Amino acid sequence: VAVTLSDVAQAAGVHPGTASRALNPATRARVAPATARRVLAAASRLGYLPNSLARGLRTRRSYTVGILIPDLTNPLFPPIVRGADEVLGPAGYSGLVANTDNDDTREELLFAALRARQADGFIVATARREHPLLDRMAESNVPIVLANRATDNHAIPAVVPDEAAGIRTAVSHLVALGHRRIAHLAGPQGLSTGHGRYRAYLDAMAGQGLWPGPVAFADAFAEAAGRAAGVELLATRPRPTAVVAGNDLLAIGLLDLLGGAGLDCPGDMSVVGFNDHPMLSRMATPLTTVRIPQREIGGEAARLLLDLMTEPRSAKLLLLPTRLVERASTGPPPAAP
Amino acid sequence: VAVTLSDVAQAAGVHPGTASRALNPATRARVAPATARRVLAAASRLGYLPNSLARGLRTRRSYTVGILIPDLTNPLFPPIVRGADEVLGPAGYSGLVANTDNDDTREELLFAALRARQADGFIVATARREHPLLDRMAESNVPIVLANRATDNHAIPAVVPDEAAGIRTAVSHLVALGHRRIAHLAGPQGLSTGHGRYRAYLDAMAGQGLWPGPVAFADAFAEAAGRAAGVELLATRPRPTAVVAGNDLLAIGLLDLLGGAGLDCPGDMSVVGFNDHPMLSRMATPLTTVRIPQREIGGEAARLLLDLMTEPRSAKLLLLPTRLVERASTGPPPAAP
DNA sequence: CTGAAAGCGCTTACAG
DNA sequence: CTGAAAGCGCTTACAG
Repeated sequence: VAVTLSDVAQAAGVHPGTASRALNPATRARVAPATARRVLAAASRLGYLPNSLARGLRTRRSYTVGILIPDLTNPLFPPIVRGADEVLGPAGYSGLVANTDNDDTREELLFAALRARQADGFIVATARREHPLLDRMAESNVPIVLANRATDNHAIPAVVPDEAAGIRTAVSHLVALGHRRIAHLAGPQGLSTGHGRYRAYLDAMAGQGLWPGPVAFADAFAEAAGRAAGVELLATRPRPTAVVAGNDLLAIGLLDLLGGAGLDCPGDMSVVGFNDHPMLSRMATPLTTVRIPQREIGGEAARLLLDLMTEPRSAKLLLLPTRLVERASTGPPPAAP
Repeated sequence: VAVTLSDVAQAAGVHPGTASRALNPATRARVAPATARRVLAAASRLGYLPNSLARGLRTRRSYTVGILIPDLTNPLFPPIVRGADEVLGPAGYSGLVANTDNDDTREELLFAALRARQADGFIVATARREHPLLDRMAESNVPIVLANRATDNHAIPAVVPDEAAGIRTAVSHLVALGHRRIAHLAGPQGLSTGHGRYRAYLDAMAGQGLWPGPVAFADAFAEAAGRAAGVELLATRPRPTAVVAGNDLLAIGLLDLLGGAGLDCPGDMSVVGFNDHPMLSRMATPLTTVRIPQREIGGEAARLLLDLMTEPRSAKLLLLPTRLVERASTGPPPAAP
């Protein structure tokens, strides 16, 4: 039913090999201009679409890239996926997205399925700081680039937000507003994002000549975890006047807590998030946050991967700039009692 | 470098054909149990992964499904994609997502690319009521199922929310609160969602024995379009006491307008949205809305497509139930002046 | 510049 | 129950 290369060759009165050379821009020069024209004409007349399965089998390239993310439904990831797609597409590649749901077994299965599909490389946004599966993959020389999160050993190239700079601007902003007792609502320490922001908080406080305030550790980047860990922060005396949260969902959980305790944000406590989750500006208390360039993270990861697939190079870490977005959840600290 | 079927066959001491039959559950019965065991053992020992390009070339099935959406970054679509993935995955299929950005040329290109990749079928969430490209595709016998939006001619099977029922519950809710002058902020009439909800609004008002209120038409499902069209509604005298919006973004645009005009929601005007966009419950005015089962839409579309690919059947329309989510943007109408 | 041929890794009638 | 062979639709050395 579908028209094949042979059909085109026949229509143009040439051998399939010649038709193949004429159709491929890279080899077109090796064929007589007039012949090439005839082949191209026949191809477009017949509506020829090269069968990429056959091509891939022959060339050992599927022009497919596996994209592993925890969950497409988490708004952090779609822009990363689109960013990747925007550079993969024009290069002739398609991204095949797989959701791991943070499940190791599932991740392993999805990896295998993607390898069976002959994926030429992988963009992985599911990395933990220690990630045996990824280490194994990297050792087996499959091209991989990490997005948004890195591993500790830096054996795999990664494109991540500049957590340190982001947290630094958040802390500076709070200090400029007059805050001194600044706490941290930290994310999961098994992730480079959670841990990196925690380290960055410590550094930023030191850089300001301040003692770090209380730190509470949430066990997930989620609202419920933010509430659970947030209670510790609210119980501390003297109470911190500001909190830098590991991400927006943690900050939102904390905001819930403040509401429940009859505390005002930012009147009693300022809160800053991280990532710039959609719709933040529409919240009851619009959240000040650190925006990360999600699309660029995906795009740069794809670019790096494309590089990697043509000529293997050593791992590198790409830090992308962040930007403080000031909204209504930060203000001057309450007057001393 | 990769281990092939021949490697497995050799390791098991059988012919590749036999190894193939042993490995495929559907043909396994045709091989001696002991032989099958030996082949399976060899395969798992060698870490054999069948090359799906080769298999696809031979069987003329890529086990790939193209998923066309306007934009992954619009939170309406990720749950649909995941829902589809959850039924495609276990069936051995992968979904290849393509973003059209509502651009016809781009859509045509993406379709062609997906066909070149030998996609076995398509799930399409980009349908307009009149959609020549889709009509052509359908005529060429490619299995297609529409998700969330349908075409007018019903020539292609579709899985969509039950707009009529959804709008009916929204109108009933407002009537129960005491509203009579209920307006509609309609979405684009070129889409089944925009048009269907408009028709449903008219029907629901009639069903309540009410004259339809003013209707304003937005030219996109976006906040700015909601603001633009919303001004007409606010200018109407007597002013409507409630507005049913074509979707949440239009409702949010209208909310902006109310704020700007010093009007209170729901004190001066009640507003209800459609879809149940994420984070609505956290808004300054938590929006009452009609929730659609996004995941199920994707899942059912995938199921329908799987059916369609095994045995062609006639087009059908699947309506999925919606549910009113009452929040703070609806209340009793203001006392008559 | 072009043709003839081999081969990528599978599956599947066809024999036996 | 198993083997031998053909063939899916391409690409690419190899001749000429």
